[in-house]
Amino acid sequence: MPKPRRVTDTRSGRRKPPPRRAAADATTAASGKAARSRRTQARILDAAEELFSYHGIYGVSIRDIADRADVDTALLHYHFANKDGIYEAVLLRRAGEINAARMRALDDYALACGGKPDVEGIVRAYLHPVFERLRNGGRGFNNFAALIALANNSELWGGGTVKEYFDSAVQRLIELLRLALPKAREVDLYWGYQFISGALTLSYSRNDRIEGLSRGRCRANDYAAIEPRLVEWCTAGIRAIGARR
Amino acid sequence: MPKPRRVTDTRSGRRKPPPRRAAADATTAASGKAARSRRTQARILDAAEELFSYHGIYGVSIRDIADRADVDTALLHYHFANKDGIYEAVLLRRAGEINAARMRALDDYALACGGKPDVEGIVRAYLHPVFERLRNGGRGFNNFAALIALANNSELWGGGTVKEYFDSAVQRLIELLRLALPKAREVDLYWGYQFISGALTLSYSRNDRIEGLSRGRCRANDYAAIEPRLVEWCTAGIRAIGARR
DNA sequence: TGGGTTATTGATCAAATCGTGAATTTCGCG
DNA sequence: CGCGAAATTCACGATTTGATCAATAACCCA
Repeated sequence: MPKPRRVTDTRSGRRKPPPRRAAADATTAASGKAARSRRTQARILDAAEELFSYHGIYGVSIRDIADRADVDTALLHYHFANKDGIYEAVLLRRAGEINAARMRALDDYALACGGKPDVEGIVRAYLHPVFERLRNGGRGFNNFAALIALANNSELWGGGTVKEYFDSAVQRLIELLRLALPKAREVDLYWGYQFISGALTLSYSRNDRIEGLSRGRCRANDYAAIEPRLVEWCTAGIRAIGARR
Repeated sequence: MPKPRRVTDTRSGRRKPPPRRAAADATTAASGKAARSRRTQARILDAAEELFSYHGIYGVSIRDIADRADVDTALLHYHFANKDGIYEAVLLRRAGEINAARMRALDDYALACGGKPDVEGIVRAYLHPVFERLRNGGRGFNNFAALIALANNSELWGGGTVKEYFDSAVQRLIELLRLALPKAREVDLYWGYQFISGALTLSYSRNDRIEGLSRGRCRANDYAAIEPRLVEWCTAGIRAIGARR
């Protein structure tokens, strides 16, 4: 049985602290030692991200990651101390960015609507950043999303602390919903968010089931089909649930 | 990296085929060798179910299960051949029952409504069996549900074949929705089911996040609060999505 | 009561896994 | 060039893991 996983623990026992500067141009083909190092770190994280998203943390060995990134296993320890460190780095690499994008989208909408937000606009603003990245963010983002889906449906899976990276945008979402539905009860809005989260999460998880169920009529990662429907779905749901007495 | 997992594979290389008769009175305190054997098998499956639901398959070792069930590891191999066999048995033990209960509930409603089903009644019938068991099915069912939530958000996790155990009730659900919403498009109903599934799944997964987000106002496993809200949510969502043109 | 079958344990193996420390390469820079 | 530091590889040890096989305990029935 694995030790309980506390992501965002202070990086425990790494001997030589590597630079870990902000990975600004990790993808650019800049030369130089630091740039090269950052590129290999990114390659390692890409490999880990993909493998974790398919098999979960405990289903992937450090060797698996090293093989796929085409480096020695010791290098993973050098850069990330241990497996938990890799997992943590995988999550942190993208968590902040997506949350910030959501914040921006919500703030933009809050401004654009002139103080009178409506449910559909809020939901759309909240959901769009993810779908945009699912479509155009490259395979890396899709792997990340699938990993989040996994983590989201189980505690102790990088659960606890990492999810808090998404909390601020959620609170902003609910704040706007309060404005749009002043009569709605607090708890109902939170439950509403829970349902949004569930449906959204399943949408980008690794789950083909709908393809078989619909006999091929729906394709699991047809995000162009999912996004508008999910917006309508959540809008109607929130309005209904917000009208509870 | 684990071998790809095909649950419901023919039980591969067990040497001595144990009886495996229908575990009718597994919980009863019946005496006799067979009954005792069935009880220990149940103890093993209970332990595996709980551990798997927290840590996932690869996060639990055969030893962990044996320790918790208070038997020798060799006994697990004797009864279930290997780890995959245990995982398979854990899922199969309850999958059929819950699907059957859903079928019954849907059929009952189909009769009761006199050929004129409405969305809310259908959704309620589909959802109720799970919530009833979540509340009164004992801790075992809750563990099972959390495990399903894990499996549902990742393929290769006992994904493929086991999920098909739930398919017939889903098809029946959609069939009834077609009656209730004759103008709705086929694909929209399937996407609707996908959203239902996502929200429901998250509801019984191991995910406390809503407690922190709502600052304690919502409790993650307050199924009495969740069920009616989820029914309203899904009803409104399906109606909205079914009205697409 | 005792022999035969089933259930269960004890001891152990080979492979895989995480992690470490020393060696080696790569690079920046004087 | 050549020195020093960072990045990367190599070789290896301790532990865990899934699995097997023989030995024992529990039970049933003749």
